[in-house]
Amino acid sequence: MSELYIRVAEDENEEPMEIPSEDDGTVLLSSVAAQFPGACGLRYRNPETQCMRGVRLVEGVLHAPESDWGNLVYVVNYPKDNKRKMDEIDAASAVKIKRGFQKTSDLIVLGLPWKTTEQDLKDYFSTFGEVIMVKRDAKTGNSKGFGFVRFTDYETQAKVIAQRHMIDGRWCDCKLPNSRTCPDEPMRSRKIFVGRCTEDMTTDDLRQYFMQYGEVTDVFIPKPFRAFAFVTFADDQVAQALCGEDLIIKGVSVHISNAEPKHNNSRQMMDRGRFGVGGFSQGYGSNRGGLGSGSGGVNFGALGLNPAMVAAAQAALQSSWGMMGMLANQQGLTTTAGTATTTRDQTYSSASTSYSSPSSASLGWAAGTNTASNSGFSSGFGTSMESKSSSWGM
DNA sequence: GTTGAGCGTT
Repeated sequence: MSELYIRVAEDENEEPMEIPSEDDGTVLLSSVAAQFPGACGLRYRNPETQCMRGVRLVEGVLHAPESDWGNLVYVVNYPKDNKRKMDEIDAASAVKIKRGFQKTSDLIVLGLPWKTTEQDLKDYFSTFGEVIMVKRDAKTGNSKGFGFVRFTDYETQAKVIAQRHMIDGRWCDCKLPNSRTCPDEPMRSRKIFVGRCTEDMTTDDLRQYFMQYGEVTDVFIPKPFRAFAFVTFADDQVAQALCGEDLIIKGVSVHISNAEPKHNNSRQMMDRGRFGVGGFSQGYGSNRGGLGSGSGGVNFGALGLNPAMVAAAQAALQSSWGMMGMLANQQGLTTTAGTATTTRDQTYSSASTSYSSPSSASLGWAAGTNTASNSGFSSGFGTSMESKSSSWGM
Protein backbone atom coordinates (compact mmCIF):
# COMPACT_ATOMS: atom_id res chain seq x y z
CA MET A 1 0.00 0.00 0.00
CA SER A 2 1.15 3.45 -0.65
CA GLU A 3 1.75 5.92 2.06
CA LEU A 4 0.41 9.36 1.95
CA TYR A 5 3.64 10.93 3.00
CA ILE A 6 7.25 9.90 3.20
CA ARG A 7 9.76 11.34 5.59
CA VAL A 8 12.60 13.27 4.06
CA ALA A 9 15.47 15.10 5.69
CA GLU A 10 18.47 16.95 4.53
CA ASP A 11 20.67 14.93 6.78
CA GLU A 12 20.17 11.68 8.58
CA ASN A 13 20.01 13.29 11.94
CA GLU A 14 18.03 16.32 11.03
CA GLU A 15 14.36 16.57 11.58
CA PRO A 16 12.52 15.00 8.67
CA MET A 17 9.79 16.69 6.72
CA GLU A 18 6.81 14.87 5.32
CA ILE A 19 6.56 14.88 1.56
CA PRO A 20 3.40 13.78 -0.19
CA SER A 21 3.41 10.75 -2.43
CA GLU A 22 1.31 10.25 -5.53
CA ASP A 23 -1.66 7.93 -5.84
CA ASP A 24 0.44 5.21 -7.36
CA GLY A 25 2.83 5.25 -4.43
CA THR A 26 5.61 7.12 -6.19
CA VAL A 27 6.99 10.45 -5.09
CA LEU A 28 7.73 13.22 -7.52
CA LEU A 29 11.16 14.72 -7.40
CA SER A 30 9.47 18.06 -7.80
CA SER A 31 7.61 17.45 -4.54
CA VAL A 32 10.92 16.92 -2.82
CA ALA A 33 12.46 19.92 -4.53
CA ALA A 34 9.57 22.05 -3.41
CA GLN A 35 10.84 21.66 0.13
CA PHE A 36 14.50 21.15 -0.68
CA PRO A 37 15.37 23.40 -3.59
CA GLY A 38 18.01 21.93 -5.81
CA ALA A 39 17.35 18.35 -4.72
CA CYS A 40 18.10 15.81 -7.41
CA GLY A 41 17.23 12.57 -5.69
CA LEU A 42 16.85 10.61 -2.47
CA ARG A 43 18.81 7.99 -0.63
CA TYR A 44 18.28 5.99 2.52
CA ARG A 45 20.16 3.74 4.84
CA ASN A 46 19.44 0.13 4.09
CA PRO A 47 18.65 -1.43 7.47
CA GLU A 48 20.18 -4.73 6.46
CA THR A 49 23.49 -3.60 5.08
CA GLN A 50 23.71 -0.26 6.85
CA CYS A 51 24.79 1.20 3.57
CA MET A 52 23.23 4.18 1.93
CA ARG A 53 21.14 3.26 -1.05
CA GLY A 54 19.84 5.42 -3.82
CA VAL A 55 16.16 5.64 -4.56
CA ARG A 56 15.25 4.79 -8.12
CA LEU A 57 14.52 7.89 -10.13
CA VAL A 58 12.94 7.72 -13.55
CA GLU A 59 11.94 10.84 -15.39
CA GLY A 60 11.49 12.85 -12.28
CA VAL A 61 9.56 10.11 -10.49
CA LEU A 62 10.96 8.48 -7.37
CA HIS A 63 10.03 4.88 -6.83
CA ALA A 64 9.69 3.17 -3.47
CA PRO A 65 12.60 0.83 -2.75
CA GLU A 66 10.38 -2.15 -1.92
CA SER A 67 6.68 -2.52 -2.15
CA ASP A 68 6.29 0.65 -0.17
CA TRP A 69 8.38 3.42 1.34
CA GLY A 70 8.27 1.89 4.78
CA ASN A 71 9.10 3.93 7.80
CA LEU A 72 12.54 5.03 6.74
CA VAL A 73 13.87 8.52 6.70
CA TYR A 74 15.01 9.46 3.22
CA VAL A 75 17.88 11.82 2.75
CA VAL A 76 17.99 14.43 0.06
CA ASN A 77 20.62 14.22 -2.65
CA TYR A 78 21.94 17.37 -4.16
CA PRO A 79 23.93 17.73 -7.31
CA LYS A 80 27.42 16.72 -6.47
CA ASP A 81 29.38 18.95 -4.22
CA ASN A 82 26.52 21.26 -3.84
CA LYS A 83 25.23 20.17 -0.51
CA ARG A 84 24.38 22.71 2.01
CA LYS A 85 26.62 25.29 0.59
CA MET A 86 23.68 27.55 0.35
CA ASP A 87 24.57 29.43 3.49
CA GLU A 88 27.98 30.17 2.21
CA ILE A 89 26.70 31.15 -1.17
CA ASP A 90 24.27 33.46 0.49
CA ALA A 91 27.01 34.95 2.56
CA ALA A 92 29.12 35.49 -0.50
CA SER A 93 26.39 37.17 -2.41
CA ALA A 94 25.58 39.32 0.58
CA VAL A 95 28.99 40.81 0.18
CA LYS A 96 28.30 41.63 -3.41
CA ILE A 97 24.96 43.09 -2.65
CA LYS A 98 26.59 45.48 -0.27
CA ARG A 99 28.55 46.78 -3.17
CA GLY A 100 25.40 47.83 -4.85
CA PHE A 101 22.13 46.56 -6.08
CA GLN A 102 22.50 43.70 -8.49
CA LYS A 103 20.10 43.48 -11.33
CA THR A 104 19.00 40.09 -12.48
CA SER A 105 19.03 39.05 -16.08
CA ASP A 106 17.28 36.41 -18.07
CA LEU A 107 18.96 33.06 -17.89
CA ILE A 108 18.97 30.54 -20.64
CA VAL A 109 18.08 27.01 -19.62
CA LEU A 110 19.82 24.53 -21.84
CA GLY A 111 19.19 20.86 -22.27
CA LEU A 112 15.49 20.76 -21.59
CA PRO A 113 13.47 17.72 -22.51
CA TRP A 114 11.29 18.38 -25.50
CA LYS A 115 8.22 17.91 -23.45
CA THR A 116 8.97 20.54 -20.83
CA THR A 117 6.46 23.36 -20.85
CA GLU A 118 6.71 26.88 -19.60
CA GLN A 119 4.56 25.89 -16.69
CA ASP A 120 6.98 23.08 -15.89
CA LEU A 121 9.79 25.57 -15.92
CA LYS A 122 7.97 27.90 -13.67
CA ASP A 123 7.09 25.13 -11.26
CA TYR A 124 10.62 23.92 -11.11
CA PHE A 125 12.35 27.26 -10.72
CA SER A 126 9.86 28.63 -8.24
CA THR A 127 11.41 26.36 -5.69
CA PHE A 128 14.51 28.53 -5.79
CA GLY A 129 12.86 31.90 -5.47
CA GLU A 130 10.37 34.20 -7.04
CA VAL A 131 10.24 33.77 -10.80
CA ILE A 132 9.28 36.80 -12.82
CA MET A 133 9.52 35.33 -16.31
CA VAL A 134 9.74 32.01 -18.02
CA LYS A 135 9.79 31.42 -21.69
CA ARG A 136 10.33 28.39 -23.76
CA ASP A 137 11.27 28.65 -27.38
CA ALA A 138 8.55 27.99 -29.89
CA LYS A 139 5.45 28.34 -27.84
CA THR A 140 3.63 26.49 -30.50
CA GLY A 141 5.39 23.79 -32.41
CA ASN A 142 8.46 21.95 -31.39
CA SER A 143 10.73 22.81 -28.57
CA LYS A 144 14.35 23.33 -29.40
CA GLY A 145 15.35 22.22 -25.98
CA PHE A 146 15.98 25.47 -24.26
CA GLY A 147 14.09 28.11 -22.41
CA PHE A 148 14.55 31.23 -20.38
CA VAL A 149 13.89 32.15 -16.82
CA ARG A 150 14.30 35.26 -14.76
CA PHE A 151 14.24 35.72 -11.05
CA THR A 152 13.44 38.61 -8.83
CA ASP A 153 16.47 38.24 -6.65
CA TYR A 154 20.01 38.29 -7.77
CA GLU A 155 21.06 35.78 -5.18
CA THR A 156 18.49 33.36 -6.47
CA GLN A 157 19.94 33.82 -9.91
CA ALA A 158 23.44 33.20 -8.65
CA LYS A 159 22.32 30.06 -6.89
CA VAL A 160 20.55 28.79 -9.97
CA ILE A 161 23.52 29.41 -12.21
CA ALA A 162 25.85 27.71 -9.81
CA GLN A 163 24.28 24.30 -10.07
CA ARG A 164 22.89 21.81 -12.50
CA HIS A 165 19.21 21.16 -12.64
CA MET A 166 17.28 17.97 -13.01
CA ILE A 167 14.21 18.96 -14.98
CA ASP A 168 11.77 16.34 -16.17
CA GLY A 169 14.46 13.73 -16.05
CA ARG A 170 17.29 15.56 -17.77
CA TRP A 171 20.22 17.53 -16.50
CA CYS A 172 19.97 21.13 -17.55
CA ASP A 173 22.29 24.08 -17.21
CA CYS A 174 21.37 27.68 -16.62
CA LYS A 175 23.65 30.29 -18.03
CA LEU A 176 23.73 33.89 -18.91
CA PRO A 177 22.52 34.01 -22.49
CA ASN A 178 24.79 35.25 -25.20
CA SER A 179 22.60 38.20 -25.83
CA ARG A 180 22.91 39.39 -22.31
CA THR A 181 26.53 39.12 -21.63
CA CYS A 182 27.58 41.82 -19.38
CA PRO A 183 26.41 40.84 -16.07
CA ASP A 184 27.13 43.19 -13.29
CA GLU A 185 28.58 40.18 -11.70
CA PRO A 186 32.13 39.93 -12.86
CA MET A 187 32.85 36.57 -14.36
CA ARG A 188 36.49 35.98 -14.32
CA SER A 189 37.59 32.70 -15.71
CA ARG A 190 36.31 29.95 -13.54
CA LYS A 191 37.07 27.38 -16.16
CA ILE A 192 40.23 25.45 -16.72
CA PHE A 193 41.45 23.47 -19.65
CA VAL A 194 42.62 19.99 -18.80
CA GLY A 195 45.01 18.68 -21.40
CA ARG A 196 46.42 15.19 -21.90
CA CYS A 197 43.32 13.47 -20.62
CA THR A 198 42.96 9.80 -21.29
CA GLU A 199 39.88 8.19 -22.58
CA ASP A 200 39.08 6.43 -19.36
CA MET A 201 38.60 9.68 -17.50
CA THR A 202 34.91 10.26 -17.08
CA THR A 203 33.23 13.47 -16.14
CA ASP A 204 32.62 11.93 -12.78
CA ASP A 205 36.28 11.12 -12.33
CA LEU A 206 37.20 14.67 -13.10
CA ARG A 207 34.55 16.11 -10.87
CA GLN A 208 35.57 13.86 -8.03
CA TYR A 209 39.16 14.77 -8.48
CA PHE A 210 38.79 18.50 -8.80
CA MET A 211 36.33 18.98 -6.01
CA GLN A 212 39.23 18.76 -3.59
CA TYR A 213 40.16 22.23 -4.75
CA GLY A 214 36.75 23.82 -4.62
CA GLU A 215 33.21 23.55 -5.77
CA VAL A 216 33.01 22.20 -9.30
CA THR A 217 30.07 23.52 -11.27
CA ASP A 218 30.68 21.87 -14.60
CA VAL A 219 32.76 19.26 -16.33
CA PHE A 220 32.84 19.00 -20.06
CA ILE A 221 34.49 16.26 -22.08
CA PRO A 222 34.16 16.66 -25.82
CA LYS A 223 33.01 13.64 -27.67
CA PRO A 224 34.42 11.88 -29.52
CA PHE A 225 37.50 11.60 -27.41
CA ARG A 226 39.94 14.44 -27.94
CA ALA A 227 42.26 14.16 -24.97
CA PHE A 228 41.16 17.26 -23.18
CA ALA A 229 38.38 18.44 -20.94
CA PHE A 230 37.07 21.53 -19.25
CA VAL A 231 36.34 21.92 -15.61
CA THR A 232 34.51 24.90 -14.23
CA PHE A 233 34.71 25.92 -10.62
CA ALA A 234 32.34 28.05 -8.66
CA ASP A 235 35.24 30.25 -7.76
CA ASP A 236 37.51 31.80 -10.32
CA GLN A 237 40.38 31.99 -7.88
CA VAL A 238 40.42 28.27 -7.52
CA ALA A 239 40.53 27.88 -11.26
CA GLN A 240 43.25 30.43 -11.69
CA ALA A 241 45.33 28.97 -8.93
CA LEU A 242 45.45 25.65 -10.73
CA CYS A 243 46.55 26.98 -14.06
CA GLY A 244 49.99 25.86 -15.01
CA GLU A 245 49.88 22.81 -12.80
CA ASP A 246 50.53 19.27 -13.87
CA LEU A 247 48.22 17.04 -11.91
CA ILE A 248 48.02 13.29 -11.65
CA ILE A 249 44.60 11.90 -12.35
CA LYS A 250 44.15 8.15 -12.52
CA GLY A 251 47.88 7.85 -12.70
CA VAL A 252 48.13 10.13 -15.69
CA SER A 253 49.73 13.53 -15.74
CA VAL A 254 47.34 16.09 -17.08
CA HIS A 255 48.13 19.69 -17.74
CA ILE A 256 45.99 22.55 -16.52
CA SER A 257 45.73 25.80 -18.35
CA ASN A 258 43.29 28.56 -18.94
CA ALA A 259 40.21 27.79 -20.91
CA GLU A 260 40.19 30.07 -23.86
CA PRO A 261 37.04 31.91 -24.70
CA LYS A 262 34.64 29.87 -26.67
CA HIS A 263 34.48 30.65 -30.34
CA ASN A 264 32.11 33.49 -30.90
CA ASN A 265 31.32 36.96 -30.08
CA SER A 266 31.67 37.01 -26.39
CA ARG A 267 31.67 40.53 -25.35
CA GLN A 268 31.82 40.25 -21.69
CA MET A 269 33.83 43.09 -20.50
CA MET A 270 36.56 43.45 -18.16
CA ASP A 271 35.26 44.37 -14.88
CA ARG A 272 37.65 45.64 -12.43
CA GLY A 273 37.87 42.33 -10.86
CA ARG A 274 38.33 42.58 -7.25
CA PHE A 275 40.07 39.59 -5.91
CA GLY A 276 39.31 38.67 -2.43
CA VAL A 277 35.72 39.56 -1.97
CA GLY A 278 32.92 37.18 -2.05
CA GLY A 279 35.16 34.41 -2.04
CA PHE A 280 36.53 31.32 -0.99
CA SER A 281 33.65 29.30 0.10
CA GLN A 282 35.46 26.06 0.14
CA GLY A 283 38.75 24.45 -0.23
CA TYR A 284 40.48 26.52 2.32
CA GLY A 285 40.56 26.92 6.00
CA SER A 286 38.14 24.78 7.81
CA ASN A 287 38.41 21.95 5.44
CA ARG A 288 41.94 20.76 5.35
CA GLY A 289 42.10 19.40 1.92
CA GLY A 290 41.88 22.54 0.07
CA LEU A 291 44.37 24.04 -2.20
CA GLY A 292 47.01 23.82 0.42
CA SER A 293 47.30 20.12 0.55
CA GLY A 294 46.64 18.72 -2.86
CA SER A 295 48.95 16.39 -4.64
CA GLY A 296 52.03 18.33 -5.41
CA GLY A 297 49.82 21.17 -6.25
CA VAL A 298 49.26 24.67 -5.27
CA ASN A 299 50.97 25.00 -2.08
CA PHE A 300 50.14 27.65 0.39
CA GLY A 301 48.18 26.26 3.22
CA ALA A 302 50.20 27.04 6.24
CA LEU A 303 51.58 30.42 5.51
CA GLY A 304 48.77 32.37 7.01
CA LEU A 305 48.44 34.37 3.88
CA ASN A 306 45.23 35.66 2.58
CA PRO A 307 44.31 32.87 0.23
CA ALA A 308 42.85 35.26 -2.24
CA MET A 309 46.14 37.02 -2.60
CA VAL A 310 48.02 33.84 -2.87
CA ALA A 311 45.66 32.58 -5.47
CA ALA A 312 46.13 35.79 -7.30
CA ALA A 313 49.86 35.37 -7.10
CA GLN A 314 49.59 31.87 -8.39
CA ALA A 315 47.38 32.96 -11.16
CA ALA A 316 49.71 35.74 -12.11
CA LEU A 317 52.77 33.57 -12.02
CA GLN A 318 51.28 30.75 -13.88
CA SER A 319 49.08 32.32 -16.39
CA SER A 320 51.00 35.53 -16.71
CA TRP A 321 47.88 37.52 -16.80
CA GLY A 322 48.16 39.33 -13.56
CA MET A 323 51.61 40.39 -14.42
CA MET A 324 50.79 41.26 -17.96
CA GLY A 325 47.86 43.25 -16.81
CA MET A 326 49.93 45.16 -14.35
CA LEU A 327 52.67 45.89 -16.75
CA ALA A 328 50.22 47.01 -19.26
CA ASN A 329 48.50 49.21 -16.82
CA GLN A 330 51.66 50.89 -15.91
CA GLN A 331 53.17 51.25 -19.30
CA GLY A 332 50.36 51.46 -21.66
CA LEU A 333 49.90 48.86 -24.26
CA THR A 334 52.86 47.74 -26.19
CA THR A 335 53.33 44.68 -28.26
CA THR A 336 52.52 41.05 -27.76
CA ALA A 337 48.84 41.41 -28.05
CA GLY A 338 49.25 40.99 -31.74
CA THR A 339 46.23 40.35 -33.79
CA ALA A 340 43.88 40.16 -30.91
CA THR A 341 44.44 43.75 -30.00
CA THR A 342 42.44 45.60 -32.53
CA THR A 343 39.33 43.59 -32.43
CA ARG A 344 39.36 43.37 -28.69
CA ASP A 345 39.57 47.04 -28.22
CA GLN A 346 36.38 47.53 -30.06
CA THR A 347 34.38 45.16 -28.03
CA TYR A 348 35.90 46.73 -25.08
CA SER A 349 34.50 50.10 -25.87
CA SER A 350 31.18 49.33 -24.37
CA ALA A 351 32.60 48.41 -21.04
CA SER A 352 30.91 50.08 -18.22
CA THR A 353 33.32 51.33 -15.71
CA SER A 354 36.62 53.05 -15.73
CA TYR A 355 39.87 51.46 -16.70
CA SER A 356 43.20 52.97 -16.58
CA SER A 357 43.94 51.63 -19.97
CA PRO A 358 42.45 49.17 -22.36
CA SER A 359 45.64 47.30 -22.56
CA SER A 360 44.95 44.82 -19.87
CA ALA A 361 41.96 43.70 -21.76
CA SER A 362 43.88 43.10 -24.89
CA LEU A 363 46.68 41.41 -23.17
CA GLY A 364 44.39 39.22 -21.24
CA TRP A 365 43.35 37.64 -24.44
CA ALA A 366 46.60 37.45 -26.15
CA ALA A 367 48.48 36.00 -23.30
CA GLY A 368 46.52 32.84 -23.19
CA THR A 369 49.01 30.06 -23.27
CA ASN A 370 52.18 31.70 -22.22
CA THR A 371 53.76 30.69 -19.06
CA ALA A 372 55.27 33.44 -17.10
CA SER A 373 58.95 33.49 -16.74
CA ASN A 374 58.64 33.56 -13.01
CA SER A 375 61.24 36.18 -12.81
CA GLY A 376 61.38 39.86 -12.34
CA PHE A 377 58.08 39.84 -10.72
CA SER A 378 57.69 40.10 -7.09
CA SER A 379 57.09 43.57 -5.90
CA GLY A 380 54.05 45.64 -5.67
CA PHE A 381 51.58 43.06 -6.78
CA GLY A 382 49.05 42.25 -4.23
CA THR A 383 47.45 45.59 -4.26
CA SER A 384 46.42 46.00 -7.80
CA MET A 385 45.37 42.70 -9.03
CA GLU A 386 42.95 44.10 -11.43
CA SER A 387 43.34 42.14 -14.49
CA LYS A 388 41.79 39.43 -16.43
CA SER A 389 38.67 39.58 -18.32
CA SER A 390 35.45 37.82 -18.01
CA SER A 391 34.87 36.38 -21.37
CA TRP A 392 34.81 32.72 -20.83
CA GLY A 393 31.41 31.40 -21.48
CA MET A 394 30.78 29.34 -18.47
C1' DG B 1 45.14 13.62 -30.75
C1' DT B 2 46.09 20.15 -25.62
C1' DT B 3 40.32 24.72 -26.45
C1' DG B 4 33.61 23.06 -25.65
C1' DA B 5 26.68 22.82 -28.38
C1' DG B 6 22.53 24.34 -28.31
C1' DC B 7 20.88 31.26 -27.45
C1' DG B 8 14.83 34.70 -27.26
C1' DT B 9 8.56 38.25 -29.68
C1' DT B 10 11.74 42.92 -30.38
